Amino acid sequence: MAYSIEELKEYLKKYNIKPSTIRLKILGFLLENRVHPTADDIYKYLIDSIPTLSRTSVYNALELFTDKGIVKPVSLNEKELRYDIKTDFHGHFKCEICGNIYDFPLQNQVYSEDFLEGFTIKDIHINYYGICKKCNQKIKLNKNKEEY
Amino acid sequence: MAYSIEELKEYLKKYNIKPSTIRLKILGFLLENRVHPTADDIYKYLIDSIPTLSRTSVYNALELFTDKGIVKPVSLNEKELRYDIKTDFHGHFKCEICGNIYDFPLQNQVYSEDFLEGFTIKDIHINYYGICKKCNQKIKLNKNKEEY
DNA sequence: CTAAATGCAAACGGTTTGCAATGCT
DNA sequence: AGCATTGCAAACCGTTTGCATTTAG
Repeated sequence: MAYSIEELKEYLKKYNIKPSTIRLKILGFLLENRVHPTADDIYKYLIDSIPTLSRTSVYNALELFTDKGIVKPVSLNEKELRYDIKTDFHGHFKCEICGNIYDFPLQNQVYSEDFLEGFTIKDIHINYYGICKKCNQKIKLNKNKEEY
Repeated sequence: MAYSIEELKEYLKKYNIKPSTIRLKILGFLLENRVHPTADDIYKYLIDSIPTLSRTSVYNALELFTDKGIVKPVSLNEKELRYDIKTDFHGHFKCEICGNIYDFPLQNQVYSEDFLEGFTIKDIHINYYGICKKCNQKIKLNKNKEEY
């Protein structure tokens, strides 16, 4: 869960990115907290440890990470983009109540290829929306309370 | 392909929406041109026939349509939202070259339900990104030209 | 006459840009 | 010194908001 500076440097090196304090901290945050943060989430998290940090630098780093393929922007019908560290093919579930975003596994299968014959598929985003397990349980509990 | 005013009025009525000139024209546009337009696309299309039209009214109508369930906003990693008239469950393919958005059929099957046990799924967005057939063919043609 | 619908202008908020300041080798 | 990185302030742009005006029943 916790990554050493050396590991983070090594990680960036693999993607041909020069390490800098900001980049290492953003990468560390992304790796250790798989929360699909917005640029602002990252900014707010880092501002304590880098008081001079600017939002621009966060955007710069995220753009670089995106270009180099470390990170993937996802838009979940919100106005802000979120950033997902690249891992296995997976889907996203966004809870409309708590706002949490859950990853869930996907077999590497496409829905129907027939129509897309001749198309080059470079990326697939599978986004589910609804109510997560936890929030469903809370709803159930409140209903029970009301009954007494 | 072409809808009469009466048909459009009937359509709105089903969704409990009072017909107004703007709403009827937007609905007509959405039904007759399945291009997943942005609010601005719609505004630009209508401004000729309604010179006093404001963007606000387009947003108002789209918000109403969304609330009533006529239309579904989709965000395809762009800054603007697009609006999709609700039809069968289908996926979207966005071409990175021409920018066109293609619908493609999906069997109504979910990837892996196991993880999402206890979750309430209200909506599923399947977005593919890449190069469409037409653009692929153009690329091929250009390559052939270069060879001579 | 009343309520709904429309439109204008300003505000909002996430992101981008231009450029100056700073840091690194 | 020279180049990359960072940071500030302003611009940008899609969208929202407040409110005044117009329209429709």
